[in-house]
Amino acid sequence: MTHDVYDCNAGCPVEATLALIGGKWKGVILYHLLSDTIRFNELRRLMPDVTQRMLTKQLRELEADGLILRKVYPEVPPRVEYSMADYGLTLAPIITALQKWGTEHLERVAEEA
Amino acid sequence: MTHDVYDCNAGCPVEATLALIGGKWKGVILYHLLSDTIRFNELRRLMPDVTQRMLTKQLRELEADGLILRKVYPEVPPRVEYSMADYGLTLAPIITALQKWGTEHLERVAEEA
DNA sequence: ATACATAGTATCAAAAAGTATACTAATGGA
DNA sequence: TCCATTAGTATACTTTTTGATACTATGTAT
Repeated sequence: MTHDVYDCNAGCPVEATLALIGGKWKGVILYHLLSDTIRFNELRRLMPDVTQRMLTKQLRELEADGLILRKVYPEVPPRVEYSMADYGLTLAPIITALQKWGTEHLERVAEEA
Repeated sequence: MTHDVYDCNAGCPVEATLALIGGKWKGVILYHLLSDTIRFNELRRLMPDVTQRMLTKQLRELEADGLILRKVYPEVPPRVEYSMADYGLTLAPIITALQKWGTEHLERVAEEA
């Protein structure tokens, strides 16, 4: 997590939100889960640069914050599916806006170079 | 900065945006600057828990990314005013959305306790 | 019989981030 | 005359975060 105490006054809700979605790779994870239910190793393939340890950690935090769901199937080899929780879905407009702004930003940066 | 390389594929623009606004306290800084031009020490008073070094660092990064403006007046004692750059203003809807979601989230968390 | 796949955990080391503290200049006020 | 103010910077230190690596279980495929 970027930070988890918010003892400032005004404007702090902004940080409260960022504390939930601003962790390393949480944005992409949420973005992917918005369109699908995804298994752990599928996520790894979608984000090859994220180490397993990190991915697990971020997923568990997102779950602990009630944003995503983790469903374990009692099978071997194990199957664990991640999906958006209802609460996480309330973030959809924000994730989408971040994606849109980011796309334009990356284009702008590319043009500058 | 939380992280500054985005070598994933889809969904990465989300991270690109978060890389700019997700740094420690950047959200609050932007939130405050959305409503006003603010001097350095005024910002410190608005965010007493942020160390001077950190505040300087975040402000410089925001400036380097073109989101805010830094205007130095050649006076003694020094006067430096921070304000939103045009490019930063394009983030206004996102900052506002983060603020709104965060407010509701904090209420929800408070109710749970 | 052996290897691979799944979804992790444990441990240690390394790197990054953040904190505390002291320092600067020139001016205005008590 | 002495102190406070401004907007920082420099240094050293501590804490947190991240990475790399090895390890687990068991069922299916070769």
